[in-house]
Amino acid sequence: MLTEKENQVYNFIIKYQEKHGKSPLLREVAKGIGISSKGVAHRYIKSLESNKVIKKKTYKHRGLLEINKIEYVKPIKIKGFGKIAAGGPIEAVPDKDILELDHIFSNEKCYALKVQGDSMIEAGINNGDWVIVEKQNKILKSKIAVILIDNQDVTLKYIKQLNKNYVELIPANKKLSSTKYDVGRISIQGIVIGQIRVY
Amino acid sequence: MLTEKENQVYNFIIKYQEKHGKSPLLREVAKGIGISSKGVAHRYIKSLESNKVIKKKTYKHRGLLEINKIEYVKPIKIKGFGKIAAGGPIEAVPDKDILELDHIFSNEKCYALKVQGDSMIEAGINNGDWVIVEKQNKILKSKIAVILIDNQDVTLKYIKQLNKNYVELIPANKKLSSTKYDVGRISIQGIVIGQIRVY
DNA sequence: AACATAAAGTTCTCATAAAGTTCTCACTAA
DNA sequence: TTAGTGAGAACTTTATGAGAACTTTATGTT
Repeated sequence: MLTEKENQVYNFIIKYQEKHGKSPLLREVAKGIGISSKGVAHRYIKSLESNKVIKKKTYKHRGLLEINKIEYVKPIKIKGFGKIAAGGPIEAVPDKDILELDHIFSNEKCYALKVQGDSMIEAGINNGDWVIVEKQNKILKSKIAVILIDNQDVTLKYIKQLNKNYVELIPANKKLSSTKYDVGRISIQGIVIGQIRVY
Repeated sequence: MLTEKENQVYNFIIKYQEKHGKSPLLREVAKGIGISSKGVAHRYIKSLESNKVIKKKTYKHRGLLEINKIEYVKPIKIKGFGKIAAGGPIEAVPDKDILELDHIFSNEKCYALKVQGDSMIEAGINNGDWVIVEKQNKILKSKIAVILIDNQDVTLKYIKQLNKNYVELIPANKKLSSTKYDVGRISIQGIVIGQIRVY
């Protein structure tokens, strides 16, 4: 989290770069945020760097502050080289299917959660997997939801509205059983729209 | 269980964060619940923290109160592809866990395949999933390999070297059985290092 | 290319206001 | 009596600013 002044510095740098096509000097940054010490300006910049908001090259003059824009606009498409059969024999026919991940990675409403536990294992969500969640609070049938219980516990379950006052949380694991909750106790944080596993 | 005042403090913090995008100061919290002592506000916040409803960083100004509604799952950032997480009630352990995808998406040796069939379903790989494959041709124990059979069929299996001349391809599906192949007939295309599912 | 010099970046100490923390005392209601 | 609540003083730490002293870069001259 940035402090107010750090934010001021950050915004100044962005604007300066847009306007001049190059990065400001330290004393320009200082003046830009209404102080006189370039040492202080430098301290803010170091802080922004440790917050991974900008990058810079040590001792390099001017252009030395470089915004790390990579993380905001990288297009993510992965070409599929073909379908693979995880079953019997296969057709190694190349397919033009494209793994479209833009939505998942660029949507502001999305965040990722690391799954702990195996209540959804039969839905193919294992312990340690990452799920991509899109914020929303409606009950959608046959969607996996991220549910907050009693403002304390978060869990991943199928959710079903039983009646006006009760919902049922359904795990995808035969060893576990469904649970009924008063709607007042639960709050839907989002639904799972993607999943990533790193071996 | 929270007391009435604790609940009031909690709700104020949530609303403040939603409205201002940052956490309130202690004196703002105090004013928000109709008292004048920031010491008391602090006491409530400590209480909320011990109830695991929020978290905070000691002595840090403002943004220092951070909601922690997550226990079983953690919010994260996806390195190289922008912040996920952020905002809302799920900003718990920021930066603590990072979903590192650079390797998967930037490595020249990697490609993606779409899975057809369910021979690996017990390993959590479902029909329709994408697997990220890293090219390599060695037999690695307990790794899922992409195997080309008779220069025709590609399949996803665990692979085990039986002896000099034979390997065994082992599916992760009780309904299917392992198959033995002459090493001359198979060629390892790569191993699965990641997996993506889009709902 | 080597050198000299100015200018930019870096590091540091000192200082102060404001925010967070801890504490004691006090009141009220179950 | 005890738990919940409130006020506020005293203390600790952070956020911020100034500026001196140092290191490195940029650039012009020889």
